[in-house]
Parts: sequence; C-alpha cells; structure tokens
Amino acid sequence: MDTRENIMHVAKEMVQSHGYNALSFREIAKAIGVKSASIHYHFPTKGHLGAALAARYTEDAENFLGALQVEPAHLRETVKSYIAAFRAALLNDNRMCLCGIMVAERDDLPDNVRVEVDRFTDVNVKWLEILLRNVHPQMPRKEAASRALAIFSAIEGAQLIARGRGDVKVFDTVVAAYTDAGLLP
Amino acid sequence: MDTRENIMHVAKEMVQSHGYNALSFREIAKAIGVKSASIHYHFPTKGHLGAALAARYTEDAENFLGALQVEPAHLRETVKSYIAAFRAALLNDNRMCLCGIMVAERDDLPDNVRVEVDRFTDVNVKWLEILLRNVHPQMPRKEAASRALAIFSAIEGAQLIARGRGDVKVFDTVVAAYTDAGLLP
DNA sequence: CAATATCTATTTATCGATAGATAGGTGTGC
DNA sequence: GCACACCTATCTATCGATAAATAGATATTG
Repeated sequence: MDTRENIMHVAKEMVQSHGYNALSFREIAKAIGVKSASIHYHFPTKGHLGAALAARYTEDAENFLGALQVEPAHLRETVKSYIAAFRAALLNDNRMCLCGIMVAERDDLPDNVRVEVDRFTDVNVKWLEILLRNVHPQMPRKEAASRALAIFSAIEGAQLIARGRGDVKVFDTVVAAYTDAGLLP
Repeated sequence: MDTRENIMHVAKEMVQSHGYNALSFREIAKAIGVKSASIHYHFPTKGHLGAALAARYTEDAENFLGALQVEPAHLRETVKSYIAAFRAALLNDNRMCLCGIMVAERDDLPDNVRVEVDRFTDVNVKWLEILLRNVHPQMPRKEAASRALAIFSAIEGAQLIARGRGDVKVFDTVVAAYTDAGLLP
C-alpha cells in the first residue's frame, strides 16, 4: 500500500540486523515487491533514507520517553519500561538499537545520518538525567549527567554483547548485575 | 618487508575503524603497496583474513591479561591497565575494539570469524571473573560470572558511545561513573 | 462533458564503481 | 629447476544511481 512506509519498515529492520553499510536498495525492493529504482523515487539517495530512519527512530524514542513517568514514585516501573525497550530489539530476531549499530559505522555515515544518530544519544541521556535528578534532587547536575551517560553506555553495551551471544538471557543477567552494583537507580 | 604482517596490521586498523564489511582487499593492497591478488596469496579468502585477525587479537588479549597481576594488592593498578587497553583504541584515531565492532556485524560474519570473535568475549569475561574472585573470595561463582559479564559489557558500551562522540573524555567520564556506582572493583 | 495537460508512482534498462576471487605469467633465490 | 612471492588481467556479482518510458490518477481548460 504505502510504499514509502514499507521501505522504511523493512529498511529499519535490515539496519538493525546488518548495519547501515549492508543496507541494499535491491534487497529492500525485493522484500516489498517493487524495483530498486522505486526506492530512489521516495528517497533520492541512500543517505536520505538513512537520515529518515534515524530521525524517525529518535522521534519514536522521544515519544516513548515522553510518555513515561519520571516521578520517584514510579521509578521502578519506569526503569523497567526503559530497559524493556532495549530488550525488545533483541527479542525481535536478535536485532540491535538502530543508532547503536550505526554508531559502530559512524565514520562511513553521511553527515546528515550521523547527526540524527547523535541525537538519539542526546535524547536518551537527557531523559535519564531528568529521571536521576527527580529521584535524587540533591545530586549535582554534573554528576547526574555523567551517571546518565554511564547508564546509557552500559545498556547499549549490554545489548551489543547479548546480541553477540544471541541470547536475551545475557542481557537480563547483565542488567541485573548493573542493578546490584548500583549503577541503575 | 613481511607482507603478511603488513596485511594484518593495516587490515586490523581498517576493521577497527570501519568494520569487517567495509574491509577491502584493494584498499589493503593500496595501503601496503602491493596488488590485491597478492592478498589472496597470503589469505585465500576474506574469511581467512578475518579469522586470522580475530584470532590474533584474542591471543594478544590473552597475553596481555596473563601478564597482569590479579592479586588483590595490585587491584587498583590492574583495573587501570585493563581500562587503559580499551582506552588506547579510542586514542588510536578513534578506533574500536576489533571484536566489539565485529559483534555488531555478527550475522554477516563467516562462521570461523564469528567463533574467534566470541572467544574474545570469553577470554575477557573469564579473566574478569578470576580477578573478582581473587578480590572477593567469598563471592559466589555465579555472581562473579554475572558481574564479570556486566563489567565487560559496560566497558564495550562505553567505548562504543565514546567513539560515537569522537571524544575520549566521554569514555573517561563513563568509566569514572562506573567506578562511583560500584560496578568496577 | 470531453479533451488535454500535468502529476504520481512505478517500470525497464543501463551506467560506472567496486567487491572478492581466480587463472596464469614473471622474477628471484636457494 | 623448483618453490615462493608477487604480478597482470580478468570474471562475476553487486552496489547506488540515473534516464527514459509508461500507466493511471488528477486537474485544467475549451
């Protein structure tokens, strides 16, 4: 039906599985039953497509995070929901965070794609910072920023390693260890 | 001089910068001043080269870790050295752990390459486990295993995110936060 | 209302670049 | 003279990208 949406849907999953470099117009076309030239009608270049994917991914994250409660009373559940979002990618055929996998290829990304990928990190870290400051009102701004960055890094790392093992249980184990150690609130 | 060594040297750095997929026989050849066909003389296929790279990388890690003191008395320095090894990759032109970046492409790796990449994680986690058990003799084996996996995941994640930012300071900040939170011993 | 024009979405066919891989020749040193 | 190391030349496959044609919907105009 909506070819443009179909393209974005399969392209997103392909990047999450194989990275931006391995994303092929011909493979996308085959998957949705059109010719590769049609992809160029909707996305002039591969860079346009990559940037659109990353932009939407970040927007979705913004919406998801915006809907979560950041009050201390809901902390437990909120953290659980946040972690579950990253866990879901692994459950979905051992995929990775779109921006996490693209960071690994950052030097080969078109500029506009890299900008959008960076924004995903920003959005996540900023949100975590707010969460931390709500839970620990006395925490200095700088410390909250460092801690937020550390939490995000740790979760991305857990996803990367768990994916390498092809086992969601690895992700769960690592997250549990993060919590035990006191890294996660 | 030693073409085989030259190939492995530049190939290693290319993978650390751009990933396995982007590794090109022609680029390697150009970099060391031979023709691409010569690479095939030393490494029949790209898979052979990739496996050799990952195998040596893991061997080097084994040797490096084997030379570190794991007694509690040297804990501080040992942890510092371990972290510094990952930090060094970032300092070296914003590169990543060879196996860390390859994990992101795991689904597209030849089987023998993937096996070697997995071994790097094993070696690191096993060593961290021994370190933890030495420092905390009372720690249950299972807990040490989880904690070791968490530390490794967190460090790989810190490297990934810091690389995305193109800033070693991000790595340092995150590692400091890990230590503050009590994740690192 | 009908004829014409334009726009949208897609196709076919092809381009140049680059990928890994291979067959067979060349030179060098033991 | 033969094994090693490298070369030239080439093959097939795939990549992103583009030009030109087309079918169908929509809008414009006489």
